[in-house]
Amino acid sequence: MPNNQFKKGELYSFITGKASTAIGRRLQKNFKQANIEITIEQWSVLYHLWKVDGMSQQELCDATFRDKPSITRLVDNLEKLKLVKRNASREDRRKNLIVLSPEGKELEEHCMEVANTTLNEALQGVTNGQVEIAKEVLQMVYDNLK
Amino acid sequence: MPNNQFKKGELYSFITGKASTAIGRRLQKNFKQANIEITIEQWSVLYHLWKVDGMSQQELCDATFRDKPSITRLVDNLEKLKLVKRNASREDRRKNLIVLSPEGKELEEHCMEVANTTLNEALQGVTNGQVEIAKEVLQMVYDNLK
DNA sequence: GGCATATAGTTGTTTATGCAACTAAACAAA
DNA sequence: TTTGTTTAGTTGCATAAACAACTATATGCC
Repeated sequence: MPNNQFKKGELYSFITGKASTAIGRRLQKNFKQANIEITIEQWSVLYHLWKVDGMSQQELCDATFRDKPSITRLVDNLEKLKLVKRNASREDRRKNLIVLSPEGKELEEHCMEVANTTLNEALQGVTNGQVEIAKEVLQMVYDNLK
Repeated sequence: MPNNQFKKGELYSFITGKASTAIGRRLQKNFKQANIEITIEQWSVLYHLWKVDGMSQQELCDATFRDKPSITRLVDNLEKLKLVKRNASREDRRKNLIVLSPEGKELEEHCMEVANTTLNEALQGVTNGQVEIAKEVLQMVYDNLK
């Protein structure tokens, strides 16, 4: 039975995530304008390290909703940029603990400022009540599919 | 002034589009299970051609929110799969009109069934009223940033 | 007609994703 | 201790995105 909550064009927009694509592009653009030379994917890893430094790659997978090869390569690139370092774990030699360099730590304040600005741009004219419901729906969608 | 509608973790989810990523992955998985051997990006192009066959690449850019190189390569791959064909336009020799092959046309029904099923999976337990508001918010976000 | 500019599309480079196959270390059971 | 299984991470390959530089055609203006 076809779902008729969505007209054809809307179905497309919803499935392809037009809005979140737009937010990502704007964030990337805002980083560039602020002379922050990282990608939003790299930002998404740093974001979690700023909260808890020294996470393992597997923990970063879970936090960022990315698979292991993606994190391997994001960490590769962040290491090239000297923003993080892989430290072998003492307790479990299979694990790499990813720790921020001083340069990586320094980025936090500026990046989070830009992220908040971007979110404010995105949510112009949207009421708190609407945002709450949208967040709920998106969370339910995620829970339904995970 | 920082936006305090979002707690930290929520900000991350919203910006990175956790929900729409999950929908995309599920759609891809459902295509695979249905033995439909295309990517969701290829689907997004076919989707618009099923509505209006013979669009130019530029029109596909606008419809799919992708840039020109992306469409060039998606059309390349769709041509390799023999699902579409580039026809030079008579009126404007700069333009390629992208037309569906019989195989491309055949895919429509099955693909749209799978897309609708996927959307139903995603929206389990979400009321029509909530969906309406979420759609509005996402549209406003898109309009704010485009 | 001739020149500047805009539009349509392609190509090259870097970064990232998804999937499968792989290595190495840890753990569990006999 | 050895054997099998799970977990952590890496590598290879195909597809895709973002950006810049490019070619070719069309158009507007003098």
